[in-house]
Amino acid sequence: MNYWLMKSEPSVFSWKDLLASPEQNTFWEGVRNYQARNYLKAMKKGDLCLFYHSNANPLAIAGIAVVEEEASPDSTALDSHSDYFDPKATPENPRWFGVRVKAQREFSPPLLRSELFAIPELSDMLLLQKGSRLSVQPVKEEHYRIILSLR
DNA sequence: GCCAACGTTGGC
DNA sequence: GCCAACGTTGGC
Repeated sequence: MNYWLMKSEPSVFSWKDLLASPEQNTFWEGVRNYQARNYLKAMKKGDLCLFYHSNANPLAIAGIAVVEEEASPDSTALDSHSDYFDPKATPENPRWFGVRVKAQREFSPPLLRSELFAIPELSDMLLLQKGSRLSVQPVKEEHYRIILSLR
């Protein structure tokens, strides 16, 4: 089992939006960064994902989602009306992928970024590094355990 | 709104 | 293949 963190801007898709989705699950679409895509492809069913609100107030981990379906092509890349349209994507070479995730547990209250900074053992988390903007990233089990212990 | 960090594009 | 220019991310 692996652990991950996925960022979402709540004005685009929030934790509450996930809870309000049919069966509380959604296809994680719109990732357009190769490194993040590769991590999506590496996800296995049952892997756990921290759901992080970026560009938000507050900045926080809102909950945990579980991978329900492993990576498949992201059809929004083929849709010329989509914000995520990529003219270089084709059905033969879809370029971009997503996974289906389902809400597993809410962090109540959300686990603030400022709280994470207060834990010395989390200081090397990718999320907390200056300039880190990878929207899908691996989380070390050790870090995941500490985060769980906070909620 | 600012801007540092980072990724991508495209000319050469 | 290099790298300048540009666009985006995302914390502050």
